[in-house]
Parts: sequence; structure tokens; C-alpha cells
Amino acid sequence: MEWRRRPTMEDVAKAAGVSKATVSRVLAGIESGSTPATAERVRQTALRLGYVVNSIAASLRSRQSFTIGLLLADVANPFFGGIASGVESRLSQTGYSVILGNTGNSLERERALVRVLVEKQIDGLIAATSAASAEHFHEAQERGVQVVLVDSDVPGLEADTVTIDNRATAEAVVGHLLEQGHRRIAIVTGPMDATFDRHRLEGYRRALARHGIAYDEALVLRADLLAEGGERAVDRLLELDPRPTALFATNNMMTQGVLVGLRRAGLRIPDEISLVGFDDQDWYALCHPPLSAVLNPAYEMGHVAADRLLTRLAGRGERVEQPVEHLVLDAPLVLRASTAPPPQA
Amino acid sequence: MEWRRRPTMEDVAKAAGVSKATVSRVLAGIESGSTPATAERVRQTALRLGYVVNSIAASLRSRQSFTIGLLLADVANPFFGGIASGVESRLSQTGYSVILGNTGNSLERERALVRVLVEKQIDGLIAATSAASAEHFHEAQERGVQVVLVDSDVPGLEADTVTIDNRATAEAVVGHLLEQGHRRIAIVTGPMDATFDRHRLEGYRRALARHGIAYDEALVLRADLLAEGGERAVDRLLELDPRPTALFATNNMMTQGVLVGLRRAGLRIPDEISLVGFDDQDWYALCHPPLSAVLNPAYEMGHVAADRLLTRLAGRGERVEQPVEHLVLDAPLVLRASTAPPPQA
DNA sequence: CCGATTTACTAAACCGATTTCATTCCGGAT
DNA sequence: ATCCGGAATGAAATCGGTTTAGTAAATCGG
Repeated sequence: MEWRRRPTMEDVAKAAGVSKATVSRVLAGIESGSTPATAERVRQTALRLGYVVNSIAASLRSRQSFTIGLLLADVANPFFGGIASGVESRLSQTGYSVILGNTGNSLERERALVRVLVEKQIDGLIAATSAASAEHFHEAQERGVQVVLVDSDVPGLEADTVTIDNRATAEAVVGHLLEQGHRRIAIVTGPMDATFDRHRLEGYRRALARHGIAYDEALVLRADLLAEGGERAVDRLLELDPRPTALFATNNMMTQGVLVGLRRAGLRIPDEISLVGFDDQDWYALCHPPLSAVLNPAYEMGHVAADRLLTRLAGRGERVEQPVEHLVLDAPLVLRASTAPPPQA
Repeated sequence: MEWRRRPTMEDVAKAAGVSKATVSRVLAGIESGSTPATAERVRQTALRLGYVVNSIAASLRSRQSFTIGLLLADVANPFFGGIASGVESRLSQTGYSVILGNTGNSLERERALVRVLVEKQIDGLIAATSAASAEHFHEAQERGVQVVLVDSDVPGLEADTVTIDNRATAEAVVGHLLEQGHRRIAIVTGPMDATFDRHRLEGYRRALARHGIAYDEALVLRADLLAEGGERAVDRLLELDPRPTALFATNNMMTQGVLVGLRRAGLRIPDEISLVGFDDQDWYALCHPPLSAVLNPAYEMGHVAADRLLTRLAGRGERVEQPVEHLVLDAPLVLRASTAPPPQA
């Protein structure tokens, strides 16, 4: 056999003339329990043999995997990419790894992913999906997994959340449009499964109400959170009579789709129709005209969520259960040039 | 104690009146070795007790983690998001999980990540980074990890790669510009650590050579692969005399930065300067003017890489070592409206 | 109907670490 | 000289599965 087995802790122990227990202690960085001299000798032999710990074995015994699950609706969407980036940066600082799961907005896939993650003994779970169901998260919690929700809340689930104030934000957007004189404002929403979706609509209604404008069901264009849906929403908008003078698209993909649809329809922004998007992206500034949108702090949300999870993990085994926290971040409306007073009829 | 321990395979075995071995076989879906009746009884009791396997324990013994590592330069960048999406979709079909690592183009971080991944006993590793070094990958391979490189190749490393033909693609871009009559064409490149970067420049040179145009060092604007760098590259471009009439930005971030810089400088595209970008994004079509760019098939590359990795993993333990493969995907140039013949001086 | 397989199944070893508990060793207090 | 407490260390149990080796019973061919 010309292929050498990779050295285990046992090998290091033998080579250093100590027991596995000592090697374990030294390599885990436990100060007490060994002479500086012994510690150094162990470290040297480990290095010399090219020893690398097997975290799988370590996790089995210690019941900690130092791994968390990250569930996203769509990694390819830069908004979720931002969340992933924030989560990863905070967690890997502390030696945690993140297992990525892409749900594609399928509850079935989401459930399957949670199950696999639980089997893999994750310590925590961060989810940014629009799952309307709580049970699979519940099951994870029952098996000792700490759950933190990002971007959306799941009714009936006792878990930390990191979100923006979707109601207030949407209200501000629509308020801005109203102040410019718009009276018929359409909104493109998702399927209303997620709270962010529902809350954005609520904010829209609230703004209208505050300005004494009747809520018109026909002006809410329900779509699918994807570009395709945004584009088709524009088609429906064109059939409205009188045609709305302003439009609020409630996520980045639909904003993009709306832009495509509007361009195809030949509607000039903001002369013929005002538009406010969501999930601000750098390229919004490069559109013609530069697009106003809500800046949804994806990276920060991910970072904060990871941070919350870490402190929760650190506080395990405490006498008192930590109460759940609902963190709310700022989501400013960045105004560029896609809104203007409505055209004179 | 009001808190019940989660059931183990032992518990299921006892409850079903069989041995652990039988439970293991049944749940692993091994047909032979148990009566359909026994199998069913085991499955039922497992379900009744709410049993969930501990993959950590399984992995320890079986020496397979069904987990692969995915190293990306920047998850927040939609190009890498696309790769991640492709990888995840292919792998999770087969029950594999993916651990995400963000290198942020730091070799040091990349090394640290590889180490952690190896410790976590990943079965394979897919990397889409611009690491110039091979040693950490080498070390992973020595420890039995199958490595597949995406988007870039690492000299001195014996590993499968999935890329596009960067030379030919760049050559086509510059050829297109030359055919329109441009003679002074600038190129914005990265730091030249990665092969994709170097090959794109080579393609540029080749196109020039083929058209009998001298290569001018001053026209290659070396940047950092980020938007910031693209923007500053434009500043340097403006100082060139005579000013180039066309510009080729070699990745999505720099393309975006160039767009910002050009807008700030007030240069009209394509009247005053032609521009071709890279890593086509949907929003390129929404710019003013719609931007021509190379479509880099991120999702597909990820998918193919994952596929390659899977077949490699499946073929482990075979007598003959599988030879490395270098898969090359198509990267079409999508022409929109950002190029035109150079302005008459 | 008998020896030879084959099949269903179990007991026990094993994977490679962590953790518990016992032991040894030491200097200092009595 | 003796006793004591704490620090250093090691032996062995443990985590929860998979895998191997072995056994008893069922099946088969002639």
C-alpha cells in the first residue's frame, strides 16, 4: 500500500508521547491542563505530521457542528446575494460555516432543505424566504436549532427577526407620490405569502387613507416577485382606464420587469408615468431616467441576523431563555429622477 | 427532566424489535437484507418516534459527508450568485449540501476557508475565485477532496475546469469594434492574477494583431475587478491623447463602474465612445443606450461544474483514475446599442 | 432428503474526536 | 515528616451511526 493514511489525533498523541486527551486540550486552545512545554511539543508534532482535525468526529462528540444553515429564496438575485454576503462575513469571522439552501420560493423544497439541515446537525438557521408556513421551522427549533428570520416574518413562529419597517417604508413611497400630485397610483405586489409583501401593501393603503383617497382594488397588480411578473403587470396596467399616473414596484425583480414592460409599451418615465422601485441596486442610477427606489439593506440585514444568531448560540445553556428580538433596520427612499407630477390630462 | 432526548437509531431498533444494523439498512434504502414486512415495521416506528438520522455520525463512519465546498470571490456579485445557483440546484438534487465560502479576492481568506472545509470533510470543492496559488487546492486534493474550478484555471493544478473561451471571446469583442472602424481601443482589466483576466487581454491583443494594429500598453487600464476600479479607469482614459474611441470592460462590476465614470464625464455612448461590457446582466438592456456585452453563462457553468464533480465522486474507488477534463462553454456576444463607428475627428 | 447456498438478521468493532474521572506529581502548609 | 490542594495527565467512556463477521434458518438442486 503506497497510500498513507491521514494522521489522526491518536498518531499525534503517540508521536508526541502524550495521550489523545492532552492533544485535544492543546489543540482546542485550552490553557489549563498542560505545561507550556507540552503544549508546544504537541503543536509541533501536529504540524510535523500534517495533522488536520476531523471536525465531523469533533462535532459528533461535542454536539456542536459550528455550522448554520442559510435558506434563501434565490441566490442569483443580488438582494439575497447581499444577505448571504452579510451572513457569511459575520459568521466566518467566528469559525462558523454556512450551508446554503436555495428554495426558489417552493415550500416543498424549503421543507426538504430544512430536514437535511437538521440531519446535518446545524447549530442555527437563518432564513430569507417567503415561506408562509411555520411548521418546518418549528420542527427545527424542537431539535435544538436556533432560528433567525430575515426580511420576512413567519406568523406563529417564535423566532428572532431582522427586517425593515415595510409598512412605513411603503407609506413613505406612496406619500411621496401623493405629494407630487398623483391620485391614481398602482402597486405591483407579490403573491402575498410573505409578510414583507403584505406589509408593503398595507403601507400603500395607509398612505392613501391618510390622504383621503379611496383604495381601488384594480390598482393592485398581483405578480410573482419575478421580472416576468413585473412585465406582465405593466400589460394589465395599460388596460386600466383612466391609466394610473404612478407605479410602485415592490421588489427588485419586479422593478426590473416593470422597466422592461414600460419600455416596450413606449411609456416615458416620468413624463407619462412615475415609477418607484424597491431593493435599490447600483444600476438603478444608470437607467434612463435614474430610478428612485427604496434601499433595502440586504448586507446589513444578513450581518445583523448572523450577529443575533451568534449571541443566541453563545447564550445557550443559560438558566433563563432569551426572549425573541425583532430588529428593524432603516430603509431609506433614495430619490433620483423617475418621479414627477402627473401629466396634465 | 421534562426534556426528552431525541431518539437515536438504537431507540428505533429497540422499539421495532430489531438491531441497529437492520434499522440502518432499511433507512438507507438497501433492498436486500430485510423482509418487506420488517422494513415496513422499521419505517413505521422511525416515523412514530419522530426519528431523524444524525448525518454527522453517519459521515464519521462512512467517510462521506455528502457535502461540498463552494468558494466564491463575491456572493453579492450576481455573476457569482448565478454560479452558486447553478451549483446548488444540481447538487441538492442528489442530496448533497453546499458550504459557502466568500473569499473577497483575498488569498489568505481563501486558504483559511479551504482549511476549514477540509476539516469539515467535504467530498468535493468547487471554486470560482481568482486565486493565483495552487498549493491550498493541492493540499485539499491530497486529503481526498475532488476539486473543480469554475471561470478560471489555476496553473500547476491538476483539476477539472469549467470555463468559457476567454481568448476567443475577447477577440470577438475587439474584432467587432475593429470592424466598426475603431483603431484606438482601450481595455479595462483586473489585476491579472486569474487566467480569465489574462486570457481576455490576450484575446484583445490577438484581435489587434490580426488587424495589424500595434499594441499600446497605455490602452490597457488595469483595475481591481470592482466598480470603483472601473470608474477610476475612466479617469485615466480621459487623460489619454488621442482619446480612445472604444472601450472594453472585462467584467460586470468594472462595466458598471465604467458606465458611472462615463456618465460623470459626460461622454455620450456610442456617439463619443463605444463600449462593450462583460458578464451580461438583464439590466444592461435597460441602460441608456442598451449596452452590448459578453454573456457569461454563470448558472450553466455552476451547473456543469456540479455535474462534473458528481460524476467524479461517483467514480471514486474505480481502478483507473479519471483524467481531468476542461469543459468550455459558449459565451455569445450580445449586441445592443452601445457601439457605433468612431466619431469623425 | 441432504449438503450447499442464500437470506435475514445480530453482535460487536469501528470511525476520530471530546469529555469524564481517576491518578500522579508537586510544592507548600502544618 | 506528613498531609493537602491543585495542576498535569491519561485511560476509558462516549457520541450515533455504518460496516464486518458470523449465525441460524430458509431455500435449492439433484
